[in-house]
Amino acid sequence: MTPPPPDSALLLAWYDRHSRVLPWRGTAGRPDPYRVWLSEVMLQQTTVAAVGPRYTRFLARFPDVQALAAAGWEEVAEEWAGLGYYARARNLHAGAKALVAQGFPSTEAGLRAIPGIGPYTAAAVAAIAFDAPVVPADGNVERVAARIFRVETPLPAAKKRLAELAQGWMAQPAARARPGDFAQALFDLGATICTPRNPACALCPWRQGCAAHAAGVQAELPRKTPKAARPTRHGVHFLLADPAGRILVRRRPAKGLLGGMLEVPGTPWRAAPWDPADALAHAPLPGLAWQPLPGEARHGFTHFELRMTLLAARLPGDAEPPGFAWMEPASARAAMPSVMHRLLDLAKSG
DNA sequence: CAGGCGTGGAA
DNA sequence: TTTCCAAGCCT
Repeated sequence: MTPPPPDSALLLAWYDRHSRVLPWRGTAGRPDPYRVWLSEVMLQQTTVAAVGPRYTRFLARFPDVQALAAAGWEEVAEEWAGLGYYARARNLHAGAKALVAQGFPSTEAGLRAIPGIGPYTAAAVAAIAFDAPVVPADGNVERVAARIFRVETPLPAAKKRLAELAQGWMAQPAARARPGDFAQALFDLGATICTPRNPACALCPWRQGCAAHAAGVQAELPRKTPKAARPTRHGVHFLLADPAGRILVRRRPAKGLLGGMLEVPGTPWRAAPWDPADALAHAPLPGLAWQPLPGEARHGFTHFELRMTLLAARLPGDAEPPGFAWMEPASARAAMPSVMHRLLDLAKSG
């Protein structure tokens, strides 16, 4: 037996009773496109729990797109520090300048031209902020579609097919009447009912139309092609304090890993462990009495595992080497990505 | 297409 | 402790 097609009205009725209360969901009326855009970018590969307080804080500092466009990169970087995927912050800043110059596009195609807005975010902003009849296909929607239609092809190969199947729901009048709510209903369904592990099918408004549930294979879908193991890399970092207790910091190159963010100076991160003499060649100043601190800081990146050790020294004078800056430890920490917190914590305990 | 690109919480 | 993964994008 082929299950009947899932009814968008059933999902919307469920959403009207069970929608999550989230900071970026207004109470009534059409949401502010800037806020929708900001929330969607922050939520890229980032949990709702992590985004919540950061979204509110970001909005307090940059209340509208003009404020964000007028800000300097250092402010934006400080505000984004700890959220990860820092290209998002660089694109958001560049995008704000473009939006102030040209206005806020209301179509998928127009949004797609803004840096950092890909197929998903363009569809999400178009649907939520402008009620465009599109179904944004994020991880939640892909999972729901894979189960409803029992798609056995593994991700990411199945992405295109799953997006097409999800878009098919927009043919129903109930979905078409409320595209933004329909998209968010799918997110909530995926996040609270149709979860990756142990889906709560008994509570699902779409259970009757779910091919995976009918076959009892919901927990196995969507299939995913396995990822490669993460290699280990090693680094040695240099914590230098001046007589006032400030620490020496450096801004990383604008692109690439942690691009544009502040760091504690160090060696490159490489596969082979460093021996002390080689590492010392990368010290910010020559001829200092570096003291190794006990312990090792570890941090997991998406594609490698990092192990760092820390050398500490105190500078007698007040020289500032070119390309570096002195900062109060608390200010430096607040503006640094989490991987640098691990190093600073090493100094605290040592 | 595959890989680079962060982080913290859950199992 | 390790693995997985969360409203992806860019090259």
